[in-house]
Amino acid sequence: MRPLNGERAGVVTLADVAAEAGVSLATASRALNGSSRRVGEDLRLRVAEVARRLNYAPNAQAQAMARGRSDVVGLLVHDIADPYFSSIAAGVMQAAEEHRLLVTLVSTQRRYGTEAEHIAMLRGQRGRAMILVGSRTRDRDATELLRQEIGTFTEAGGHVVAVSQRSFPVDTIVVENRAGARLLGHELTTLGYERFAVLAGPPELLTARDRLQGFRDGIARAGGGLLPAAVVTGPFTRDGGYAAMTELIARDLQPQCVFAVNDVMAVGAMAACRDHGIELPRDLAVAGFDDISTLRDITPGLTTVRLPLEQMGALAMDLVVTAEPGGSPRVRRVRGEVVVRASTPAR
Amino acid sequence: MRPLNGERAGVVTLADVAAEAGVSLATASRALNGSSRRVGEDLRLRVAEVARRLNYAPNAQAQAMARGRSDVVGLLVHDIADPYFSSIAAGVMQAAEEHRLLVTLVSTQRRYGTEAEHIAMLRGQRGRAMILVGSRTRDRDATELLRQEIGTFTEAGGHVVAVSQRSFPVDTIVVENRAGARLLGHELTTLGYERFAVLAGPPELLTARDRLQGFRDGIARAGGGLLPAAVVTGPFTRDGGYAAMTELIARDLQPQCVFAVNDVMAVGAMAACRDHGIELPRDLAVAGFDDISTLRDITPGLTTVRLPLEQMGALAMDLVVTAEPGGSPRVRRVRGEVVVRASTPAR
DNA sequence: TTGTATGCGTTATCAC
DNA sequence: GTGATAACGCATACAA
Repeated sequence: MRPLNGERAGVVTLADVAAEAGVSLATASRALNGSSRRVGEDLRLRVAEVARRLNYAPNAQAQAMARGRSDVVGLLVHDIADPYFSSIAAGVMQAAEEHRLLVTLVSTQRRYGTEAEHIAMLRGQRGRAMILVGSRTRDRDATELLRQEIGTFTEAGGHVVAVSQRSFPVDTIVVENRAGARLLGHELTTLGYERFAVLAGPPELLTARDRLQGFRDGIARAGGGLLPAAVVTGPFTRDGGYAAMTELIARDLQPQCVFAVNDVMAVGAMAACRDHGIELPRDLAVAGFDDISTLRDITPGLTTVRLPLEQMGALAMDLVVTAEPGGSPRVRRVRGEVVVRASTPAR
Repeated sequence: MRPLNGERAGVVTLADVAAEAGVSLATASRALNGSSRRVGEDLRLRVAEVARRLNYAPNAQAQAMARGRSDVVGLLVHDIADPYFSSIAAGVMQAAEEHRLLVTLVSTQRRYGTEAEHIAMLRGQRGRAMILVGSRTRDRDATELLRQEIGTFTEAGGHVVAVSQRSFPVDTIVVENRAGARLLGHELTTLGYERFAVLAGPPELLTARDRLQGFRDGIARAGGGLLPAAVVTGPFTRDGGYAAMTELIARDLQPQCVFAVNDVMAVGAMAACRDHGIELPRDLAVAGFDDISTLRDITPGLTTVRLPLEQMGALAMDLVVTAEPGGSPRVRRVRGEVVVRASTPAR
């Protein structure tokens, strides 16, 4: 029933398999994992049978050490419970499965300053690559630390893919936040809106900044403008959106339309409106950014800028597996598409 | 600037640090990682300084091999984009961070039959533990395969925590699906509903089955009953809920209340109702199960059975870190709490 | 307190 | 085609 060779009970190693099959370690290794050297068909079958019978699973750690390369990819997100990140992660996971790669997940829980630390942990794992998802920050020191961490990882032969801004010389999926927000601003103006406010997210996040600037551009080009004191900052979360909207309501600026720079905030903002007796979209129009899956089920339908989140995750993994040893950084641009829904009816 | 010893460029090893600091490998090891043996303060400082300067990060794989234990925990979910799983995962991640553990994520993407395979991959990683989240199935063969995989993992010293049903002799967070659904059924009956239908999820999932049975119990005890032909099965997804509801509508049974056995399905069902001109809750009451975070923002508010999802994730990780070597399996029961919202007004 | 030597499980480089 | 054996990077038992 149990392996006969009574070493540390239960841990079946390649040596166990080799012994049981009556072959050398080398042969067992070659028989199980496709080496360039071929192994006699009879032996290979015997070894495979023994391995199956003993429930042998190769020690991936040892393999990684011996081979000098691993099948683990690190994935860094800001918050795995946030649908933005979980959708991207789903894309990553699917692609990982296709390529038989394993994903080690790390979440900063929106403590942006800790990214370097988390990356260092991933670096310790000696994975073949890391995928860094989420906005970069404006913090000089933190960014420098990140650059350092990323540098030592790449110099050690690791591959890095970033999803957000191109802040480092690594493969990057650039989200065209500015352009997307510009298009949205333009569209909203076309719909007849003139008096805008913005829930702008955390000022230190480049994504938040870019979307705000893009939106400003978009409405300015169309001849509109932001109300004075109409930009409220706050965390990139549902509750952050709620709080920011509450603050905005308190300022009593009477905007016609509020742009929350991501959907999660927009959803929170809509809740704040409900709680303050503001009926959407009659009393106020709202728009977001990302098109998270949640939006399918909220009322009124939220106008937003659609990002192909799952695809972005898959694309990131694609950049990992197609990476050339000495290749220079590649950039893939992802453009957002404005989706107009009931939350911003034409005026 | 770069390490002087020109081995495989960029890969700083402990040997590099030791050489640069002019100490032995053993001393360097002891200085950096808290060994029981103490090291002279001067040396420890020197080694630490060199390590920092060279940007040394210990090779976790090598450490794991040498120590015979690893700091990696495998996490298996059915679909990381599903808010049920992403919330639990968030709890796991937070606890992981506190204990300085790394999490390797695997997603079956709801191909329930592939769990054993995925577990085998995790087993290959030689992590210290695995957390298996999500319903077990009724499939005898698949379950036997799982038992086998889990067995070899535990016999090799790995720890396993399951979140769902107690199908294996491992630490388990048992979700009291039956009791929760029973309470819900009772509550809905109390509210005056009599003619029920159920969107029952995939018949092979124990969670789906238990919730259906519990609900049946609950309404039976209160003197009610299910309509004939009022149980529609379907995938545990938003679209599954949509399809199941559409089917139910086609059957034209005129139920007063529909219980979708999880919130994700319920949300899809609500969308189907909208698309078919059924106004909620006027024309039909709807209830779900789980209390996923999405519910905060859908209208009408969905009556459901609340599960402390994040806490469950954290608890799972807690069972991992508090595991005793020879300890017998522990069981933690999680009871759902009925939350009545606008989707099921009193009749 | 510090250093030397061995082992962890596997692959790869040699011989045969 | 098959079998010894030296790495891989680190921890630790044993020596000093």
